[in-house]
Amino acid sequence: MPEGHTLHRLARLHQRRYGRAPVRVGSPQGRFSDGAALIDGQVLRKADAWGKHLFHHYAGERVVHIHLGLYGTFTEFSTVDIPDPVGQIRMRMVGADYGTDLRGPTRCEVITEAEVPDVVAKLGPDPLRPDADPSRAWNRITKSRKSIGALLMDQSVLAGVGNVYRSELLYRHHIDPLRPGTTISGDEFDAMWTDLVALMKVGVRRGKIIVIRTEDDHGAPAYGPGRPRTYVYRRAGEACRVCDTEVRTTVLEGRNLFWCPTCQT
DNA sequence: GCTAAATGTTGAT
DNA sequence: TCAACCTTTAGCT
Repeated sequence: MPEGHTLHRLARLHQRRYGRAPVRVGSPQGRFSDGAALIDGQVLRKADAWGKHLFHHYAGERVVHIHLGLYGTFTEFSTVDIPDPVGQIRMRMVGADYGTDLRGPTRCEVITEAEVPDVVAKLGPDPLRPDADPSRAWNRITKSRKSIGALLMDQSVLAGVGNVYRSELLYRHHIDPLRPGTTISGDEFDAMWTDLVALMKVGVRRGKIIVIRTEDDHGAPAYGPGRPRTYVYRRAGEACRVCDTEVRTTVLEGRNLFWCPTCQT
């Protein structure tokens, strides 16, 4: 579910479903009642994402700021048959033809347009945004002695990369996750950024993380029905798809990292 | 049917 | 460093 591609996909969907029209907003669970009251019935001007943050811009300078966290989800329903609220629904939006329920977010709050830049200021460049400036990420990485595996997860370095893209990107570029940022060359970074932009666009389009795409990708089998989508993520102890070495795992920055010690040196 | 872990972040200790 | 958030799913029985 939620790495950056998920949020961009949701922004695109919400824009299409609810954009430029009044939306009914409520909080069946109650924890977002005050916020919902501020925007209920207003026009949603635009839905937008930056990294893992989602913004619903309403008329009247109000913005709903959402972060899904680890298990936040949106589920959609048709307004032909509006379901009774089930479980803990933080926010329910109802438009003309579709509605959606938000459950389990880390953050769901109403802020002002003027506060949006404060949120974005804490985030590095987002590979999915056309205006992204990769040199901001490069400047952080090349000056840091922290490992590249840790830096990729830092949202102030790169916005939108999560635990799956981290492991998979490093695998695709034959980079040992424990190498310090200072040892990453400009060419290596440029190649990773370019790849990340392409991989995350696939993620938005397909709604899932697919990093094995063609047969010439490291000799692994091409993606297709029933074919694997990743090289190393959650494959600890299994054979590397390319060299047969056992995939290893360790905890880095509080999350499980996966890599092939032979392919990534 | 039950348990553990999960694509993430925040705030307390 | 760890609990909390509170849902879904994978893997077992």
